[in-house]
Amino acid sequence: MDPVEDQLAEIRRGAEEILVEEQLREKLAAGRPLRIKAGFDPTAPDLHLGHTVLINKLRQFQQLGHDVIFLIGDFTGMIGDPSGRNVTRPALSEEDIAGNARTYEKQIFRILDPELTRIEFNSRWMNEMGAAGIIRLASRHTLARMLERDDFQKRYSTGKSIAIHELLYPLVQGYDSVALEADVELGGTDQKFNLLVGRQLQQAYGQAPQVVLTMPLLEGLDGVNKMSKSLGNYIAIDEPAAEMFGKLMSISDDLMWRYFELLSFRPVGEIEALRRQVEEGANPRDIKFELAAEIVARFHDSAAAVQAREAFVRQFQKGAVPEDIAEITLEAPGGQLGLGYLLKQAGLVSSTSEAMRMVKQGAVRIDGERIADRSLEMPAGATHVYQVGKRRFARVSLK
RNA sequence: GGAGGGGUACCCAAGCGGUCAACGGGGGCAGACUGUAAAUCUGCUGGCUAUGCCUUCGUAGGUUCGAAUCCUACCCCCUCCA
Repeated sequence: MDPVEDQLAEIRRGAEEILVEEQLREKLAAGRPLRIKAGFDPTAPDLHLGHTVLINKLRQFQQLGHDVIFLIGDFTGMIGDPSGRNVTRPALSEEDIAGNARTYEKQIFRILDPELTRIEFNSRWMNEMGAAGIIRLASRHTLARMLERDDFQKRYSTGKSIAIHELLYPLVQGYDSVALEADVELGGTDQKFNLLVGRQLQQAYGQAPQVVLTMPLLEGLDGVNKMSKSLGNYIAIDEPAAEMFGKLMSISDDLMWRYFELLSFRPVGEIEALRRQVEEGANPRDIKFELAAEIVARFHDSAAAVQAREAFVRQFQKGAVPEDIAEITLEAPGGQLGLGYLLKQAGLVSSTSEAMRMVKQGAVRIDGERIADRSLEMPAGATHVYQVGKRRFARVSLK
C-alpha cells in the first residue's frame, strides 16, 4: 500500500469535504485495508454520469487496496430518501430489487473490479431488527438533531409535511454503517447529514466513527440542476455511443471544465493545459471533442468513440442524415396518411397536436425539405426520411 | 378534539358566473443566430388523421341558458389552539 500521505493526496482529489481528515490519516496509518461504504437507492438502477463521480472515487480506494462495499438500500428504499419531493414511492417487490441489483452490477463493473467489490443489501440486517429494534435504534437519536437537517428544517418552517417514517431514513442509513463497521462512507454533498448520523450512531454503538467523504454533485446537461433522471438532464452510462457523444457536446463551455474535473481520468496538469489552449484561442468545441471521446471510450470502447465523433461531424457540421435512424413501416388503409398522424405513429412527436405545432413552427422536414402544409397527405408506397427539429429522425415506409 | 387557510395545466401562480383551453413566471420544445454550443431574440407549450369536434381547474353531485368561479357532501394538505 502507498504511504499514507500519497494515499491522502489521491483521496482528496475531487472530494468536496473529508470529515475528519485527521481521523482518516490515522486509519490509513494503521496499515490495514479500510472498509469503504457507499449506499445506493434500489429504485434507480440506471446509473448516469452523475453517479460515476462517486463510483470513480470507490475505484480509487479499490486501487489503493481497500475493501469497497457497494450497499444497495433495498430496505431504505421502502422509505425513500426525504429529498423534498412529496412523491410516495411504491414498495418494490423482491424480484424488482433483485433485477435492479443485477443491473447495478453490470453497470458498476465497468468501473469497479468485480473481484474486489462486495455487494450488500441492508435488508439483510434490517429485516431481522423488528419493531422493538427500530425503537431501540430510534432511542439513540433526538428530534432536535434530526431537525438540524436543512431539508427537514425548510419543510418544517415552510409548512410542508414531514411524515414520521422519513425521520427513520437517516437512522437506518446510519445503522448500516454500524452493521458493516464502516471506516469510511462516501456520498454526495446532499448526503452529508445522513453520513454524519452514521458517525453518531457508530459512537452510540461503541464503534469508532466512520470518516465521511463527500463528493460534489455533478451538474446535469443544463449546467444548473444536479444531474438526475427525473429532471431529464442526464447521460446514462449505458446509452449508445453516438447519443452519449452528442449529449456531451451539447453542454456549455463552462460546464465542460466541471466535467473534466469530475469525470475525466486525466491528470490535473493535463486539464490545465487544455484550459490554457482555449484561453489562447483554441475552439472550445475541439476540446469538448476530447472530453466526449474519453467518456464514450470508457463506457464503450475507443473504436466506438472514433465512430461517434465522425458521425457527429457528419450530422451536425455537415448536416447529413444520421446513419442508424429508425426504420418504420406504417399501414395506410386509405391509400394515404395525414402528416400529423404519421409523425405521431412514427414516434417523432407525442401527439398529433404537437405534430401540427411543429409543422407550424417550421420544424418538420421531409427528405430535408421544410414542410409548411399542415394538412399534407402522404401517399402510400413511398419511403421518406422524416425529421422533427434537429435531432429526431425516422425513415418511414408507407404501405 | 376545536378554529382558520388551502387544493388550478410539468412546477410556481392569477382568475372568483359568460369574452377561459384558462393572465404571468419557470421549465420544456421549435425557429433565427451558432460550434447541435452558451447568451440573446421570436413563437409554441390539452387531445383528436382536425378549418371542426372532445375532455380539463382535488372527487362526486346540485343550482343556472351558461361554472374553475355559486351550493352540498366527501377526500387530501397546512397553520394555530388542545
